[in-house]
Amino acid sequence: MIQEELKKTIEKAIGERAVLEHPANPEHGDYSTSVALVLATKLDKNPRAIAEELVSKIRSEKSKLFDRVEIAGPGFINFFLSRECLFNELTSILREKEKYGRRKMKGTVVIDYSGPNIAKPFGVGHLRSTIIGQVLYNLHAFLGYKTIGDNHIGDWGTQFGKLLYQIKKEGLEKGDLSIQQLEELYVRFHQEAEHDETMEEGARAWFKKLEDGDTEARQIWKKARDTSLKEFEHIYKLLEVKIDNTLGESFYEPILKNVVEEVKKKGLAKKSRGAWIVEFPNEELPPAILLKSDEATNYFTRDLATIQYRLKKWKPNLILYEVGAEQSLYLKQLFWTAELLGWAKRERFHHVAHGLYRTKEGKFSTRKGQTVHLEEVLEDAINRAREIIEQSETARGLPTEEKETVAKAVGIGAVKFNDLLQNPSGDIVFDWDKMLNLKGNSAPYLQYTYARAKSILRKSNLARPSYSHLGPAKFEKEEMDVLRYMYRFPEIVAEAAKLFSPNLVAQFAVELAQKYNAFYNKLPVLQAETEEQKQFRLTLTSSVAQLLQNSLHLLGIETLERM
RNA sequence: GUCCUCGUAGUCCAACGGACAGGACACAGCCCUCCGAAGGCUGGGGUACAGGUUCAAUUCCUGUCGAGGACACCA
Repeated sequence: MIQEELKKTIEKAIGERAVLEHPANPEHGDYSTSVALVLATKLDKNPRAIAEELVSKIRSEKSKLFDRVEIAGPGFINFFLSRECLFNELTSILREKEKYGRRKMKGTVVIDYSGPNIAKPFGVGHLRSTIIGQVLYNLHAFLGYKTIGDNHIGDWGTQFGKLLYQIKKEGLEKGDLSIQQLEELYVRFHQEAEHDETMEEGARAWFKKLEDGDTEARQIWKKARDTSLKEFEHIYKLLEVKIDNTLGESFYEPILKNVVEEVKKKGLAKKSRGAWIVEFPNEELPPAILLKSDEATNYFTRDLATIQYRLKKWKPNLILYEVGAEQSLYLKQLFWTAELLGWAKRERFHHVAHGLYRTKEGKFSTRKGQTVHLEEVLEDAINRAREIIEQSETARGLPTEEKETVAKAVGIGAVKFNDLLQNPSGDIVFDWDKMLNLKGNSAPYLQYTYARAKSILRKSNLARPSYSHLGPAKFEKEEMDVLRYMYRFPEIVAEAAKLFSPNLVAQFAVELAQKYNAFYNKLPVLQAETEEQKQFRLTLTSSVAQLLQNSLHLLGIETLERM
């Protein structure tokens, strides 16, 4: 990574820690450091004078990375990467291809994501966790971590009590229930429970029966679970998401008792209002319920068991929970408890909190039946892509089968990208037009840029671009803009993983595409004036295509050779 | 009530404490005798408010106002 090399070189020269960043204005160089400003304050000296001093030290290092160092503004030191350095990076991209930007980080990361609840259709609400989680997975794997994905399915708990209660009430225990029917039952339960306070208790009683092994309850539960899992498979296939493990909550049922015993034995459990709770003496955290007053478990019990299992099985350095922000407090309690139990420092857990898809009025509520079904969204996206294909000059002529492939990649890509472009932490207003946007800051924009680049490469008859020379004597501005951006990919990827921010990668891809499109529009490649220029532009085109592909691949979005 | 997020152009989003706050949508104008116009170029407009820390604040701290969320037997 250029950034690291440069940083080492500078720090060696000046004997100080220096932070490097990319100036917003390209006239300020490729990297910049404000170390002189910081030192000036510390030493109470003139920042420009310090900068002069540092620059002369840096120049004596004679690094090949940069060929110009300048002092600008109040005392920034700006570095301009050398043509050699930029070109070397270009060749690295073409040589390493899909591996460009990889690292060999040590450690194991478990990522808990997606986690839909059975007996409910997959709503847009679970979309965020699924795709953000998948990208976090991709990023960590790419950087060399041993990465384990775990789909913590919500297949246990009082919600099934509710379902069982309603099924019994309506006398539906014999038949096969579809996912839609299951959802309707759940909605009806909540509607009716508003007027009937005994229902909640009835639901708890049914869950208790389920947990105690009641045969009928188990049978109904199992059927509902199978139906749901089949439905999830369908969605994951559409989204092209594969999660290593699907260990639902019910998986931990056998060890729940031991976990509860351990918590009690370590003196952390306390009886309160009939329930067993865990208190947090050192924190301003409210207590968490370990066992309900009817001795049935709840999600806290099961999440503790999950932690115990994961620590033992995978010995992870980090467990990431890609879960909605509304669970922040709860997860804090959970992590604290794991630490109080002596299982692991709470720093080994991290909650990647995402905001919700919301309507303009507020939050979607499954209970009120306002769920937007993800499948409908995806279908709609694909349909919309199909319409655009029919209007497109190029895609219109594709064979029917390929059109379908394109429609799917474009539609699904658009939905995913709409989410991934944004920082996970904020809410996303659910807006069909924006979500299915096929232009601007979007996946189709990137896919289109990629397809055009590939088209040029196909026409060039150049199986392998030559990159043995440093290109033409003088680069055009548009060429430089691309060249001076591509090398950042490795640091962007590392940063995105570190900050759990897929949007950095998405943002990178958009900017790269924008720069390439400007280049594409202004400068001919195949009809370049000189052969040398043509070779260089092909090399550039090839590298951009490679990086777009790498970025989209990390984001879980398909690239297309033609569209 | 307590705690946690968050307030950036008409709308949706960016910006490790750094140099004139970026992009997309929408709007107006321009560019296909030339590699794919799902593209490019040009234009107008923005940091909720008040203090503080700092050489430097959209970013950190305090307060006000506004939005959302969480706070015991749902997950």
